[in-house]
Amino acid sequence: MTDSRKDNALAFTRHDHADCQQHLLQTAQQLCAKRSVRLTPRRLQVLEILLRSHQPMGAYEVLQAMNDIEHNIAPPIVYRALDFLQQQGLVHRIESQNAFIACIHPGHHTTAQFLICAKCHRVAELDDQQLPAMQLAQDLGFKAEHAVVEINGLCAACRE
Amino acid sequence: MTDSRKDNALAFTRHDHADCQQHLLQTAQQLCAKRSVRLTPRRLQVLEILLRSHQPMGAYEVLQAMNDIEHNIAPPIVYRALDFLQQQGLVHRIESQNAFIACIHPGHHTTAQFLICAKCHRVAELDDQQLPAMQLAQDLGFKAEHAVVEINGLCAACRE
DNA sequence: GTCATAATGTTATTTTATAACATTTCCGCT
DNA sequence: AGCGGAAATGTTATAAAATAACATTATGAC
Repeated sequence: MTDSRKDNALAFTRHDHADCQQHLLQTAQQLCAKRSVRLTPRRLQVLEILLRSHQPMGAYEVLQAMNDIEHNIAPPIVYRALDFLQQQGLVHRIESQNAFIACIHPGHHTTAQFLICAKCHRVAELDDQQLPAMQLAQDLGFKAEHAVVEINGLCAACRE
Repeated sequence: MTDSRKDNALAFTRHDHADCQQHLLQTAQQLCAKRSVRLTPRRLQVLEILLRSHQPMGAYEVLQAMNDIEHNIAPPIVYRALDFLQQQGLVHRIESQNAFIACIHPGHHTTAQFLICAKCHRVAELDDQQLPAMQLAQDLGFKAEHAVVEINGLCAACRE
């Protein structure tokens, strides 16, 4: 198995989550600084909440997490932060679940592809996979902008 | 360009829609008969509505179309028919749009892949494309059940 | 025909997302 | 420092999408 495949497997294995959280937060800060966009406290808060989760979270779950600390947070606050984070490629939307997950490869602008476990609800983000449909799209004169690839099934641990 | 590629291009070209509607309805009837499942009037009605559309329709749009004929149709009626049609592979859900579209290759149980034009909102359904992420999934011990592939962009006609 | 099951109909509610507008914060500029 | 416009956040209300729970009707096996 190649290195990239090992890396891809990470999301379904135990590892030091606190470490990767810290690292990803730092990367996010750097990326936003480089792009001269503002990773404000609110946006950072939402990103942190998503990073703490091993699973995609619904917008209202994020909202709930925010309300646990500070009351009366309203939906637009969450949705706006999520919009920003998505634009910056720091968060992905899982379309088939109306949910959001922190990106584990921020900065890589390739199309994300996900393996979603129906049992434990963990998600593995695959990086840099080819998508033959892209080539076909181009042959048909279709200009692809954004691809959604979500594979639902059972992860190795949950198959037993 | 191979035959299958020509076929894939169909959704973005003009053709005799009435004919393909009829043909697909017939195929649906046959499939359901073979499987001993009931394509009831309600389910048929929903399928017909979707077949008439060149674009994915939201559940409430379908509902609206039904209410134009008969009043007081409630959402569960539509959702249940859509559920059935999806189970039978006669209708696909476009996850990134919370919308539904009639399948143009019913009976082929491969994972559907879509090219979605952001301007004209037409959708091309690609058949039988490989998905390398599937192989990777398998290598990771992940058992894939259902894949969502939706490529958003601009179709040839709308690029001009 | 009777009965169990499947399908449909009905009412109410939940979940997800956005519109519209008010207020505050940030940042370049003088 | 202070002004002014833009960006971000806060607030209120509502729209859009989906489902829960239960009542009624149709279907097909016996």
